[in-house]
Amino acid sequence: MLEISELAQQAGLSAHTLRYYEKRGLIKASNRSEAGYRLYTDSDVRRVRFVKTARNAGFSLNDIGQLLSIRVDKQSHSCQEVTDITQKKLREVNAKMAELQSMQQTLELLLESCCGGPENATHCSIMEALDAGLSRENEN
Amino acid sequence: MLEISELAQQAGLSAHTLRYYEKRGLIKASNRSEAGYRLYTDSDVRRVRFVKTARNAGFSLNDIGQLLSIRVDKQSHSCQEVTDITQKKLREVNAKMAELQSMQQTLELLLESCCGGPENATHCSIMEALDAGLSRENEN
DNA sequence: ATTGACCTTAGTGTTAGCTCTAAGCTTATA
DNA sequence: TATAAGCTTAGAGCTAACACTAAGGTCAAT
Repeated sequence: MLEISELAQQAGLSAHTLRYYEKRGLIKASNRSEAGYRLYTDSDVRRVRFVKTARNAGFSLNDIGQLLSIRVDKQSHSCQEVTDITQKKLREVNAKMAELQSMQQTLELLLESCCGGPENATHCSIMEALDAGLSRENEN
Repeated sequence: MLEISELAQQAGLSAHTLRYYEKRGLIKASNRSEAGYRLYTDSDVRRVRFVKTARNAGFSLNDIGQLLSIRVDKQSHSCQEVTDITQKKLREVNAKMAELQSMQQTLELLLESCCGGPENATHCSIMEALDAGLSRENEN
């Protein structure tokens, strides 16, 4: 039985965050001490680890809520449900990546074009490019 | 002279967003009609385009505030200031990309390992992997 | 016995960038 | 002339994932 800060330590989360997850309905301490302190069982700890791992994989807390409800009753859910959630997340990640890649490219282009020196910015090519709308690429 | 929704249309932003940018101090309409309607000059329009383009490049509204203050007095600022802001943003974008790439990899791995079929999730390898902490890779 | 570190709750604040609402003018169209 | 669409403002709400606060109880060590 771990207290909250022991679990926090072990899981790499703060006690704040664990209470927050509890408020969100993701986790809970199976027991309480006489004084009302949260006491976590091994099973609780595994559940928290699941949440942490899923967070690292990029799942939102809502996604994780779904995954957890599958987890507690695997019999009633299919692998397909799980892959659906995972694929949706992968698509989101890919979309974000594409956005960031476009930004990256733009920023690199801007940096290449500018001297970056101590002279004043009157003819700064970054400023000019932003003024010109990046020569009308990158329309959103 | 454009009214707000005309400018919004042209810039690909909503009228709401333009008012919000004004509240943030980024833009402003040089004139008002008798009824108090915002009227934007060509110069205003160029400034808005600058903001939009910088947003597309990934700059935050705070960054853009800085860039704009350079823009209105280029004499007093150096190219280096501009490249500094740009490089900082590029570093942020690169960091985010690395994070996303790690997620992407994890998610792809998860998907490869799972059948994704209609059978129940009792032995779903995605669930198992999340339980096991991704075999202790990806520690954050 | 008294620090000091920990725990409890409910509730507010933070960040970023919008997005919407209400209440009331104004302008264009039918 | 009426009705709808558009404009104004201040201010609240939204999303995500926490972080922090206050006011108080608890626990281990000195």
